[in-house]
Amino acid sequence: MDRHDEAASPDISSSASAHHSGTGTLGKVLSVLEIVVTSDRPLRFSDILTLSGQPRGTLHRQLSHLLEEGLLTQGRDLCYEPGLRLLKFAYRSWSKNQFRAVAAPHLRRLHEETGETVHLGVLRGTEIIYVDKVESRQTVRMQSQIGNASPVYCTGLGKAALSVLPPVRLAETLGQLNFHRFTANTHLSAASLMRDLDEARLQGYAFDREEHETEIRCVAAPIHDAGFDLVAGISVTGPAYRVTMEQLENWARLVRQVAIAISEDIEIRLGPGR
Amino acid sequence: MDRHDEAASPDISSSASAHHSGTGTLGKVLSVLEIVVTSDRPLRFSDILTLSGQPRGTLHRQLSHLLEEGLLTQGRDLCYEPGLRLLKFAYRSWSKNQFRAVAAPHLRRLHEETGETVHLGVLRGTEIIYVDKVESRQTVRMQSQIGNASPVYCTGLGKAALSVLPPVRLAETLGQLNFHRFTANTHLSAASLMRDLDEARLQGYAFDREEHETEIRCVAAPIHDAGFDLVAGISVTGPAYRVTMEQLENWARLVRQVAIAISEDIEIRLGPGR
DNA sequence: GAGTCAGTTCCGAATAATGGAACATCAATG
DNA sequence: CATTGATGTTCCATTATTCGGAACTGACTC
Repeated sequence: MDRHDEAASPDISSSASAHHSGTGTLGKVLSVLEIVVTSDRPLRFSDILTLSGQPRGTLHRQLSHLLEEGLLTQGRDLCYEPGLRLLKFAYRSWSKNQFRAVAAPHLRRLHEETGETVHLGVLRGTEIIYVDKVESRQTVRMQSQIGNASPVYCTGLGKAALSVLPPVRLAETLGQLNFHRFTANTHLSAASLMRDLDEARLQGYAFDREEHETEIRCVAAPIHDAGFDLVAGISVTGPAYRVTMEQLENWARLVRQVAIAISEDIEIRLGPGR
Repeated sequence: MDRHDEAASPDISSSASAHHSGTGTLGKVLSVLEIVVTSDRPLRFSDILTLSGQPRGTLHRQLSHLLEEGLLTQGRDLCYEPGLRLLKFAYRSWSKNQFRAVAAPHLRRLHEETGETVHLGVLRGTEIIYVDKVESRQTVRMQSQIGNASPVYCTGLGKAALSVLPPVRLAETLGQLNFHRFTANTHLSAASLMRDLDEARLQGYAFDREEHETEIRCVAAPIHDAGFDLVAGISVTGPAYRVTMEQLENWARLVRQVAIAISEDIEIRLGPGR
């Protein structure tokens, strides 16, 4: 249903070499894991070899360790695939996520008022990670895209989140962006993106005008805690044939209010400590 | 010291100290990660210190690395919580899981015939990990328990999976079990469990007679590939007031047939190679 | 102010990761 | 059927990382 993934080659290389410092061994192993997990097609040893740029011997050991730990599995014809332990980790992470729990009732309220799909997403680096969603007509397929990551620059959630970022962090983030065209409306430069962000900052909400998927629009509002450790957003999304831009404008204030309510709830419930 | 925490937690189990060899650094870091992720309540540094048995300095570095990599986050009052990167990994893993994709249409068929919730679960160590599910009336709460892990010894899926395991692996697995009472019917010894397994092996299906949750029953059948690299199962689950044991008996053959169909599909579609 | 507990930092010693090169396996090719 | 080439695996001396005890900080208690 969703075709959110980039086509072939655009940005794989960036994540591989980015981590060459800081976390030592762990970082290197994780970047290998990430290569396998984020790839579109199954990868064989040599694919990973070239993508990761590690020496043969090293890579081989890293992969064996990942296999042994259950983070990867080796399928038919020696292809490496993500392992089940990841799923287990993820379930626990999600179900114990405090932020999600606090926001959940607000999401439901927003869904009841609008009737359209509501998302909760958190900013992580240059991506928005979907943490929860409420939708009416649960399409039978894929239970949720929870955990899916979308680029900041072409989603309402992303733009909402960016719009409240302190200038330094915003600059950093913008600097790391790799623009890629998803639709005719996708922003392709920081400059063009900035215009939307300025608008969002003024109004308190942001739109996605079919910038990520054609025929899909949304309006989103930002959420953040006092220290900007948590920067997130909520959005109402709908198909273009049913949801006009005018309709979105009408929902905008509501979305913003709910976002503010969540922010307040966070500060109260998750302790003003710190 | 005191183990003031084990009281309330059902299935923390043994995995923490098990990995002390093989994967070197990675294994140790992962067991720390697992401690945090599988814990019921938020953990502070010293909690992890005692649970992991690592020296202070070491643990501190491991945690910093996990933080830096986004696998953990540090919430209010210095508590460690699972990080968002895990969710991202999980989404990719799940959506690209070949086995799940092949089985999906069969699950839907089974759901249409029975009208009750259908699960697909895979055996991993002493746990069953839920990989997919189809249910009619999406209860508003918790989108899915995909990725959730349940003990083998008290679920239909678990018993079905165990029943087809080659003797040596079965013995190994049974040896690692830590029995814990969930309901009045929960098996509490390998011996008592074995009786169910023998029955399941003969019939080709297994029951959960309210052994994990009261008022919840299910019937399950095993799936496995030729080399027993993949051992899994499907189940039909329902509330006791609506689903009698007699009803389950009637569904048993159907469940078994669908499981066999999936097994065949696996061998065909995922290559007899290897 | 003494005492305890939680978290952080330091540094020599121990250990695990590194990566080049040799080995193995299997197809396709001459 | 031997040759080539591409792929996956193993080995081992070197090197960089991790280890872990101990010492430091700071906060809170009695």
